[in-house]
Amino acid sequence: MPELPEVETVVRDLRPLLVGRRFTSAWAGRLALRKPWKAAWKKRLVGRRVEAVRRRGKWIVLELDDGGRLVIHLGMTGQLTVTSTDEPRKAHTHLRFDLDEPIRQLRFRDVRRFGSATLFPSEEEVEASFTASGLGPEPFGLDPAYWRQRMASTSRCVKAVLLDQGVVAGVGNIYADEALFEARLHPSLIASALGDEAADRLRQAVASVLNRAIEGRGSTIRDYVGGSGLRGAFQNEFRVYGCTGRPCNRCTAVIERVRLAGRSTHYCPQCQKS
DNA sequence: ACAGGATCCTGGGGGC
DNA sequence: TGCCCCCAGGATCCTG
Repeated sequence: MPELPEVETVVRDLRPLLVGRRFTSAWAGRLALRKPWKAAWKKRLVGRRVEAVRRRGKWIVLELDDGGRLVIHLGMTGQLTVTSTDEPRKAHTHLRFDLDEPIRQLRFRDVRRFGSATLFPSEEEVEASFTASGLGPEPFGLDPAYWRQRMASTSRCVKAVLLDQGVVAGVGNIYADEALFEARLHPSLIASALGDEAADRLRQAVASVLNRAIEGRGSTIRDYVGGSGLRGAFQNEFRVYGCTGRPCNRCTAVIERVRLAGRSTHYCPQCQKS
């Protein structure tokens, strides 16, 4: 689902709706998400006030006034929204938190249940968890030397490297393909074979594509909605993702699709030389 | 150590 | 209409 631009959009939408609000009740459904919801978390959440909402990679972090952190991942089909309390409950809603004035509800809905919501007792524990999982740096303002070094030191194809959250946090299948198109690099190129110039181009393309996608409020293929339920618009700007069989709008060659790193990969055979 | 594949889920769409 | 197969914005565990 949601990659960095979608998660960033959710965070920006939720911030004004959540910061300063207090949880007055918490409800969790029975079906397990990727990480099970612990019953004890309800008690610790009720009465807490949200002090900040932020993003790290594809993770959403709600900072609570007791130092606790509610950390949410949207998986493939997750939706985190603030709605009015009397809004009809949609199927596959797994978490609901009532908010104080104005009276509203924070809801987490996830059809495929690849998402997760975890309550950490402190900021330190969140950081330790991110570190333990090897979460890499944010894609904006990346150190060029770091990036070149990561490219030079792996035998994987560039597509696989872009999807590795340990190399750079937040890129997923859509924006990996779009960034490779922008950098005019074939997705199956071996990363260590990139020269410095190509590596720099890719680093800049990643940031550029992600920033433009944020401006478009992310991409809605099917399930994704922002924090207030609105769809994204960047799917209309795709140059290669989901464009298989259509002419490249740069050179008119037909966009192709292959499977790489276990994921569908779209590219222009003319613009992106192997 | 590292790279690639399988796995967790549900639902939509295409072909027959 | 129904069935079967493939596909999907991701992360993690297992294998070779």
